[in-house]
Amino acid sequence: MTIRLYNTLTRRKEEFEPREEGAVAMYVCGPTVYNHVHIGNARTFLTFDVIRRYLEWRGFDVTYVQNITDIDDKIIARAAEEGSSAEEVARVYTEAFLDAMRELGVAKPTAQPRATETIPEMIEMTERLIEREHAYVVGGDVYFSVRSFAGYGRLSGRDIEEVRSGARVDVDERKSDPLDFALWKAAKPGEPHWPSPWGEGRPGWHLECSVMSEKELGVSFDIHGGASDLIFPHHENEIAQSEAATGQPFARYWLHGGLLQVNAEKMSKSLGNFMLLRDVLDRYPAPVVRLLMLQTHYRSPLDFSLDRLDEARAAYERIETLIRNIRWTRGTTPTMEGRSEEERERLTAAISGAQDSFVAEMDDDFNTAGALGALFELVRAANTFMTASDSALATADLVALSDVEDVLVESLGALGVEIGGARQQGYPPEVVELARELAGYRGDDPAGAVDALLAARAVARTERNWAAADAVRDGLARFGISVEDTAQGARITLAPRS
RNA sequence: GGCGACGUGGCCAAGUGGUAAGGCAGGGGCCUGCAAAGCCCUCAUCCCCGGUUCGAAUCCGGGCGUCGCCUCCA
Repeated sequence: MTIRLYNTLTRRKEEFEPREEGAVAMYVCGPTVYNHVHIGNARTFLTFDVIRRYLEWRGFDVTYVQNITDIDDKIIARAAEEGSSAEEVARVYTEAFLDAMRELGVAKPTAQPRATETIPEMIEMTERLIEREHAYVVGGDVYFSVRSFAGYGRLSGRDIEEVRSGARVDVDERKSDPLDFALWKAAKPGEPHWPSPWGEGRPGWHLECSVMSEKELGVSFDIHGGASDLIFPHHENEIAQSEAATGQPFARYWLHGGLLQVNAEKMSKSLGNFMLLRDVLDRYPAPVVRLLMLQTHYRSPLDFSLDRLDEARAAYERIETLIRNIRWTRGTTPTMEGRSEEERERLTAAISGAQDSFVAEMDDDFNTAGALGALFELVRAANTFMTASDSALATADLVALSDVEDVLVESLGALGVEIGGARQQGYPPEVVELARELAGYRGDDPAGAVDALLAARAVARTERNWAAADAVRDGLARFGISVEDTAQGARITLAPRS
């Protein structure tokens, strides 16, 4: 089965055929580090992290490159505001970005070049463009001549004449055409600058992606990603620069993620309606944030809110509870009879059905929402299986349930959603006191105390002494330990965290 | 004004020609000493109008509405 993906360049879903069999070269536009990334920025990085992980899971050898723009107008402006230097601003927010990505569970790119470390290559490409008469020097600036590149506008579906008439840009008199954009900017006083054949200056924003992708991935690499607001002009300009400089096609598949919205409006720093990723992660674990994002197709807009995060948390817990229950069941004593052959077969069919659907959905332009749906269907099948009768499970039943667990953990893992992680921080020491009080416990071991409490509760229940039984359950609940009665005995669960 | 995307149950969201996945929430029931977890039932004909077709949420035309890009933007 092949993977199909939607290519912005052709506006169609296409079969994915990497230039080199079994390997994928992809480039994703990274952040400009002038502020903390917000949850909208995070969505894009998450989207491409999932695509990357899935491709790897499908057996591709993925080279994943993401730049960090650490020199730019906005960084300079921010430095002026903070009374700091551009270098310092870039350093602080680069660190913050890397931390946030780590916390979100975004896998490290194969290469993560920074603009300020790629200056010589950018100068080199600019020289190539001047040489090929696609760029010209005015004063200390160098501009790309848009009209010199025939394919301009193909990605964004724009006509050069219309771009021009609709332009709201201030026309820079030094450009020979308003459409042209800067490859190299002469430094103004007090700005960071690097030496170049055209004097001291700094690179234009669009240039770095062309240069870095060529350096790390070569020409005509496989996938170029970014959010949809980068299609024009950023990606259009990248194509123009690279193809004009090399004479070769730039990237083969262009993938663009939908924007995150708040109250049906784009989340952006300029609108001020943003929420920082770090603040969201303070309140919700990374897998929950990821699950929320993955419940919507990556190309669609996604309206973000705390309520929706709560919903995602409930959905996450549904899967987590199942996994916990399966693991607990494995510790029970198997019987000979267990579930019927028919029930077991039904579960086995549900497992392979879920696996097949998961792959089919993901292969179809990374339909994570559909893929998650398939996993939730498996969750239901497993729950049904476990509660089909009161009798204990047979060894074969436990094996089938372990398969369910494996499929869920592995499939979610392919999407970078961690689940079922160890959660053993031990019982709080206070349970010893509770056990002394309610169960006549004499030791000082918390685990032993819990055992004593459960034993006391079991006795109380057979004696129909509900007050005593509930005292144990309520007492443990105060320490975040829940007690659930099942046909196979009491199942205790330690609440997450403290 | 130009280009593009979208409009599916209370909320969110898959599905893009064969009769509506999944999640969350609500109602009813089962299980339970009570609970928890879970299961079952229940809750849509897919913005509107017209057309193509044996058949359309799915294709075409028109309308209404929302969003994005056209300026830095993930």
